[in-house]
Amino acid sequence: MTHISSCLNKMSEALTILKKNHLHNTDSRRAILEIFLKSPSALAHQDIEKRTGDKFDRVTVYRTIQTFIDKGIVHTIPTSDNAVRYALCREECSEGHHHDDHIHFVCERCGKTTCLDETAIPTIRLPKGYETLQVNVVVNGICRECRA
Amino acid sequence: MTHISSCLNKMSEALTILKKNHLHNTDSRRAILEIFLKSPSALAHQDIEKRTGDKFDRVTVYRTIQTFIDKGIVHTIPTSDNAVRYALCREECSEGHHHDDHIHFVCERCGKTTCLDETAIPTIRLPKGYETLQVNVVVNGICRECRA
DNA sequence: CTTAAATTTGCAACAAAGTTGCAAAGGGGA
DNA sequence: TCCCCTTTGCAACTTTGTTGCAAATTTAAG
Repeated sequence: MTHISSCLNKMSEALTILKKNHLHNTDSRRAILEIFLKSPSALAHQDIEKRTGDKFDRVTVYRTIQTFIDKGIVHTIPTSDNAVRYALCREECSEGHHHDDHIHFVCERCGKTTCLDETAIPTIRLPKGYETLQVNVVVNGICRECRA
Repeated sequence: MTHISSCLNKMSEALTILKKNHLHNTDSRRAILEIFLKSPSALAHQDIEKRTGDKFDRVTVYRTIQTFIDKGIVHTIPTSDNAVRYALCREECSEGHHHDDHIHFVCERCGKTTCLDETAIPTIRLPKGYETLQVNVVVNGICRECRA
């Protein structure tokens, strides 16, 4: 793969995702998807608003994120601070059905939230009578970069 | 233990907790603690406001919950919906240091969040370089009551 | 019981976050 | 290109959370 073609591929990755999910190709959706694609860590709503500047209305950002969640393009990461983070889903996610079986890590020092895709969630044995649908694991600690 | 004494004990449980934590015995603190003591499931801020009615100012509720968190009387349960839940800590928690090593369960049907104190959190092996400080596990599913 | 010091509360005003309805603009297939 | 349907921006509003300050309350001491 040449440099140019890889660059073109990258340019259209957002578009590909939109197409695959039967979403209209609009400025806001492409821009916000690009932001997710470029970001190594999960983003809070506020992060996205900051990065889009005043290019789009606040309402549009809300609705775009909601659309992405509904389509299974991004997933939410629970938090204890009323500032849910969002991150891109891997291919296995489809509309209305998230397979979010990896661990999320929140660094206490730099504040970044990352998906540890390699680290699987251990099976959790609940008391009798409980049915598990989804398990969320969020680890707080110090990340690789901050410890180095 | 007679019925009466157990009843009296219950009446003063909130007071005991306040005393133990060197907090002034005020109406709002006692009332909000009672609410927690009586509730089998975790409470969102809104739940508490609803249950206190207009007995206290909104600001007082915010400050009371924050005080309880600071003292280690309640702990927060992360959520994916920007509505953090609060639940009483077990005795092992002390000021500024929570030992919150149990699993939280959120029922998709009744919406209740409960602490599964008996179910310990499995050890999670992170990739090299990451340091773990605290692990949060939230399981979504159907609770015992709703399945019955 | 009264008083004094410190904490806590309520109020008001504000800031931030999220929602809704609707008219105008834009996307994509015929 | 045209038309239908989706999406956007705007305005107005509701909800949620924060801050400063004066008044009320708690606790402890006389």
